Amino acid sequence: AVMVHPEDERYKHMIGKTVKLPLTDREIPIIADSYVDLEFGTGCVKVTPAHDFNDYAVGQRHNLPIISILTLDARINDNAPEKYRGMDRFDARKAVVADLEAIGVLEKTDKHKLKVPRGDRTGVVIEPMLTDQWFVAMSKPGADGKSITEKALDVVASGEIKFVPENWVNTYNQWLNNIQDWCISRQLWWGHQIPAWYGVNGEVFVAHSEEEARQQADKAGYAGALTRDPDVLDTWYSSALWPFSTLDWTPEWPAKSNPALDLYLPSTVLVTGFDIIFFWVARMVMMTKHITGKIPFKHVYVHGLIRDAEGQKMSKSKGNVLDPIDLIDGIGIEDLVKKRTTGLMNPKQAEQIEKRTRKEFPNGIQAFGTDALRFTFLSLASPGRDIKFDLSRCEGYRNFCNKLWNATRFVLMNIEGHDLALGHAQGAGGACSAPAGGEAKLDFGFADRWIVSRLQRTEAEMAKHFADYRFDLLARELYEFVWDEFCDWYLELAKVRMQTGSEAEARGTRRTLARVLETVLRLAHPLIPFITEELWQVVAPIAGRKSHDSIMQAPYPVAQPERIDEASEAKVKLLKEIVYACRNLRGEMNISPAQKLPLIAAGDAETLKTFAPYIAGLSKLSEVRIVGDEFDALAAERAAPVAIAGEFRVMLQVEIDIAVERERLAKEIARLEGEIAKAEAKLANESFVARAPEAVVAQEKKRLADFGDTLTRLKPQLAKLAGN
RNA sequence: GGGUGCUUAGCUCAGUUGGUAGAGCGCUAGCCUUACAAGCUGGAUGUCGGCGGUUCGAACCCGUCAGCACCCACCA
Repeated sequence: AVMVHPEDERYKHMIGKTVKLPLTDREIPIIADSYVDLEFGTGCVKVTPAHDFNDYAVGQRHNLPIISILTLDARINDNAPEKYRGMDRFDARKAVVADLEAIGVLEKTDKHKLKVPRGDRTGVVIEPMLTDQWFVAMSKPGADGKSITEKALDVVASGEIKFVPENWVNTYNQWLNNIQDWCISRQLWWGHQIPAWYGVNGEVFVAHSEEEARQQADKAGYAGALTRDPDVLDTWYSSALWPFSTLDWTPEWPAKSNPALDLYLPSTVLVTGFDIIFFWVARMVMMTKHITGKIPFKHVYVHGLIRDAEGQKMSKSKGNVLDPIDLIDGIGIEDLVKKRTTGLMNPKQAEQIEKRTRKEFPNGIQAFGTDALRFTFLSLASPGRDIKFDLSRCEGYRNFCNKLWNATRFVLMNIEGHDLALGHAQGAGGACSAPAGGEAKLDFGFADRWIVSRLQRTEAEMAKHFADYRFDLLARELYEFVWDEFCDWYLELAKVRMQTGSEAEARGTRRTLARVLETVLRLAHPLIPFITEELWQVVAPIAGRKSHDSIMQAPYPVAQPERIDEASEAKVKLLKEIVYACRNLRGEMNISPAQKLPLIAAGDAETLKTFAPYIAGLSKLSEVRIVGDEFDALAAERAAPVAIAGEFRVMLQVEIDIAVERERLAKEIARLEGEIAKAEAKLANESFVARAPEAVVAQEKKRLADFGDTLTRLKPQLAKLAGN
């Protein structure tokens, strides 16, 4: 047909008439369709439903005949005038233009830019054309009145299948709601051959086997030859069957089943990238639901894609691919360049790739190890986000693995060959069981109870993050527990206790070291499997926990809420504050870490007495002198710098630069006054007090009181210094 | 054209019912302190993309603008 716009005044009177197509004897109709662009060219366009997607749609709307003029090798077929038959499509186009000109009907030719689809491999222009293919009806209601698309939408809408993160449901729904019938036949060699046999007159028999097809043919009264369709199924069709075809599913199911099928249909989680939600996830849901009546899996965990440092998708032609093996084992720059520049589709890119690679990795890539790489990916796996791969993050997590290794060395040094009193029960709340009349075998202190308590919280948090698929938070929880709590604090506290404590105390500490570390290794094992297995093999027997051959078989730690000890946690929190205050003083005063100084401390004497060895050990002090009311006098006399932690006050006994100290105090006072002003303003605001939750107001009041408290202790200090 | 994300310290990123802005790396001062210099201790660093709104209170909720990224495209 020739098509014009229905509102086009130039051609309105011609709609419904026919025109004679030059070069053929065909008469074709003039039709009106708003698809036409009035402004473009003459405003008239020739419609060829057999060879253009848009024209095909127009043809459907207007009931146009569909005349294919191409052969499968892109030559002109017998539907065209004799002259053009057998000609290549490009030659034919030129011939048509020349012939139109020759008979005087060509007005002019214009250059026009358009997008044409090209084959991926050959770069040849693709011509749309109609062929017979097999389709799966996506929207046709089945026996239960629902189409397979509807069923796939239903199981997600009902929550039977959950996406993580949830927003991928939109992508899934969007696609299914706009789905077309699925073309499943492919003209390839590899794949499942389509189970359809054809008779010589176009009869079609779909069957499980040729024998069955034969039977069908006989029944239909066809006795001629049968030829099987040479096409194969779309790879995604075969893949869609994966959830049950891999489990030896048979049509006799559920009468005939097997343990694996019973256990894994549905499976718990499918882990995949978002680029495959349409191709695979949706189709597994459709086919599994349709054929077995069950969902294929309960959760779909959708992770991001790993991109290069600039956020570019990794690809061979860009030469920005990072091979995980190279991050694990390391690779020299020459090998890396070679790897990135061989086997390129376009060898011209080699030079640029080499240049960029040498710039980004002047010394190649160092070896980070499997665990470090794995931990890095976990840490970067925040949901709904692609990963820009950052080598320095990998380095940081490699250091974490190292830290765990070194911490284990320290623990082993202190427990190997020592008595951990493993035969003695630990008892509730960490109390020790003392034999009647004898000395306690084990004595656990507040530090032991604190780290055990923190361990329970960490286990609980990690369990939650596992359940939520928050691997980034999971990794961070472990990292912080191991580094910030266990290594930075508990190991240091343990050193002090093992040196200064009684035999029972030392035993309690060693046992805690061994047991906490052994638990940490099991806790960390799914994240960093190799290093934990290696260390566990040595630690577990000493800790009396070698229950299995491999850490893989050992039970995963489960939090015991009854071992959470708020009192010990509060104690360590206070101790940390005091230690920070001391270290801070040292730092502010520029005191060398090598120099050991006496500390003068005031506050609850009993607490300070307990803390003294720890404060001394962790702040590099020669002694801790506990004083009472004379603190102020001593401070004034020495003009020593004072720091405040809660109700406790500490000062270092050191010659100081008064001007520097005055400045330090003034700075701190100014900061506190700022905070006080902010808190006061907030509390003066009537609507804040009236409308904010009680807890928030109370918290604000406490902050104000604490700041005020500290301020009243610091101010006299400054005044005294000013007096000197 | 339709859709989905993202924008927080120099870099890579957390920040989950709105309530004192965080981590790693980098930077900086000082340390071979008997597990670890791939480490330890101290320090500096942010008008949370712009504007407007809701709220006692906004990185977070709503609107809008800007920039970036990706997906789908006969079908939206």
